[in-house]
Amino acid sequence: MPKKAAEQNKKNSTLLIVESPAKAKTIERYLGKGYSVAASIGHLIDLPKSRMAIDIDKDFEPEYITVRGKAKILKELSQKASKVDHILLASDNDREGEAISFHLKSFLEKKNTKAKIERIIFNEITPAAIREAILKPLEIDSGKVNAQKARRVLDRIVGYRLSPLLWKKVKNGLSAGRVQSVALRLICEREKEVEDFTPEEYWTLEAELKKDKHHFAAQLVQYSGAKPVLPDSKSVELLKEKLIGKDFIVREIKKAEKKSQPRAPYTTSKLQQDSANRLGFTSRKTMQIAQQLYEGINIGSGRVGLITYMRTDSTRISIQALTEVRQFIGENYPDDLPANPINYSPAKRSQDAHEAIRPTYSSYTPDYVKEYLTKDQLRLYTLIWERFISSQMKNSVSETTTADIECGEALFRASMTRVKEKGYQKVLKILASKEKSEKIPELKQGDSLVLSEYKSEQHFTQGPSRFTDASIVKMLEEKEIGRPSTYAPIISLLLDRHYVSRKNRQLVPTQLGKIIYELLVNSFNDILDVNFTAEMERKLDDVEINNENWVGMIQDFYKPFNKKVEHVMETLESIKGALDEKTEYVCENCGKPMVKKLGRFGYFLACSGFPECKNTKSVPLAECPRPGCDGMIVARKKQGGKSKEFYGCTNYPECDFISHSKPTSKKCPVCGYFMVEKYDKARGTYYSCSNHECKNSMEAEEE
DNA sequence: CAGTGAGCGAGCTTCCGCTTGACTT
Repeated sequence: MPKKAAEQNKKNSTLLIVESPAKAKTIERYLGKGYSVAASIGHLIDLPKSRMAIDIDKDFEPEYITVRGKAKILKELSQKASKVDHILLASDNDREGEAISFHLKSFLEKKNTKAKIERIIFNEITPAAIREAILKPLEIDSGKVNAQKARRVLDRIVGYRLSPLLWKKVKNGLSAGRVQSVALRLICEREKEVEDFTPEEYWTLEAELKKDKHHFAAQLVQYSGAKPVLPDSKSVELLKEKLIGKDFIVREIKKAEKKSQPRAPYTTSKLQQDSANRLGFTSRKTMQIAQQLYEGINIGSGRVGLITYMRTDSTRISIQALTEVRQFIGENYPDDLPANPINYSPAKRSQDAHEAIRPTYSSYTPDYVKEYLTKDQLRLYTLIWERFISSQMKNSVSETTTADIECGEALFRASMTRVKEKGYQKVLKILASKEKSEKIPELKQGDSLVLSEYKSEQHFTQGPSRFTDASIVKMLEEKEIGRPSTYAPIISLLLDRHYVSRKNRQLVPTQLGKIIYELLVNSFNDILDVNFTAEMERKLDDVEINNENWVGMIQDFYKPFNKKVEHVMETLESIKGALDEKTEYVCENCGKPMVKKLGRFGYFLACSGFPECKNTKSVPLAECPRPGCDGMIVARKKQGGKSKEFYGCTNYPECDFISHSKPTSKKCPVCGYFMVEKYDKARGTYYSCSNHECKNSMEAEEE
């Protein structure tokens, strides 16, 4: 480029900085000449990882440094900044985004950037919203910046004081924090409830009845005007005897119309919940795939971002998207287009920096994009597409017919649901409800019915369920603990630390997890309180909105906290010994029992005679089923570390037996090989034989 | 879809919240 032209370019040129590179690309397309767009890729300036870096005596002044690996980005940004005369800081419209803008501004000013630096805010990536924001530049909101600083400092203090406490009292390398420790608490306390629950037997009775040639089933719902009590099979027989010779007469027919409303478009939390429940994805997998859809897929004509940003707490959608989806519905489901757009009230306390998660274009139906997506991408995209389109369609209407049928003292009830207007449910396939309804014939009051047979069934009362990815995320969101960007990482962290393990999709605390929970809850009940974060948020609001002093807020917290930490450090006895789990295994070198220990690479068996005997081995999960092989099956990882586990024989390379699914203690009743745990959406968790020739599989019984 | 295969023993670790890649410490 000739020098003159470059000079020309510099004038009136503007650099706009956002957080996400994908967002930057989109905005660049919208803005065109005179603008360049760059991304910070998250935070650039933060506390160092290696030490506390907070000066307690100096009003908790944090010592900020360039985040590891981000120096290059900062350098590039300041180079770009030197070539323009106007900079627009357009990081997200929330606390963290404000802090990013603040740090960027300080940095650029230090670099003697001559350009005018302003902050702009938009909550959706549409040309109109961005142009409007550019016309209304703002100052950086120091209330928000201070609130973020307070949040950051508090989390640093909690995490970097509690973790070393655990190193000293329990084990090196452990961690605790405002968010992870409460999540652990929830899982541990739920586990207690599960353990304490005793299932009780009860029975239900169903009468199969006949009117003319039509058979249908009616459930016993009352006896002598009260809920029937059927604790065992004997009581069922007794009740049936009492009804012998009595007629079944229709007492009442009730019809009720029920409307069901579509649900709001997805937030991160709701997407993770549905994706776990409908597709069997972990939160982590959901987010990975959503990221791919967001960054863009090559659909013939080029790379297109198929969904909006996937980390959001808002159900809001842009007017542009609303207009488009209404047009789409009008063309494809004209009867189901409501006269007016449907408004979804914003979630409580949502920071609302982004739109809801929705398809970028309604017209990219799952069918249309199918051939360009992987199976998992398509399934997740379909979920998002169905939820969004349906959110702007009419209600569905169904009619429930309930027949109350008397027989002596007993009241039986049959019901049937018929969909009158499908409404929004027309677009639901993956998200369709699974309820099925029985058919009952035309009945009227006073009709006499013929009993074909009784069907009785044994049940047990169901206790509380352990948390899954779906239910822990739901709980965290309800309690305002964590943010959309952290739900999935929280679960991963608890698993990585071996505080929690996944069994049949459920989150079960380990021995270590329980020990940590007990220690923390005994000494730091206030921080472990599920309401601690919500209270912190209220105080941050005061800092942000009422300009309250953030140092005072931290001071109030710090004094008693510090005292407590010092006290526990001095007085609590170390429980390091309690960590080793006894096992049945005996050391083949010295005959002493082996214990299960947690090492750098997970659990292993070690001789209890350590340090005299240094024997160690992998934890055997099953016997090798190969005829003539006396090896054990143990967990192994591909070289390099981080890849998924597989399960092989200790006699490798003599025996190359391998399984990809986790062995269980069950043996196949058909061939004697061990059974492995598998999962699919339709069956849930089940056991399958590890022998490829043997196709045997069976359902996993509830524990 | 194939093919995958240690050792770990008090080795300095840790927080939460933004964002995406990832190369020699």
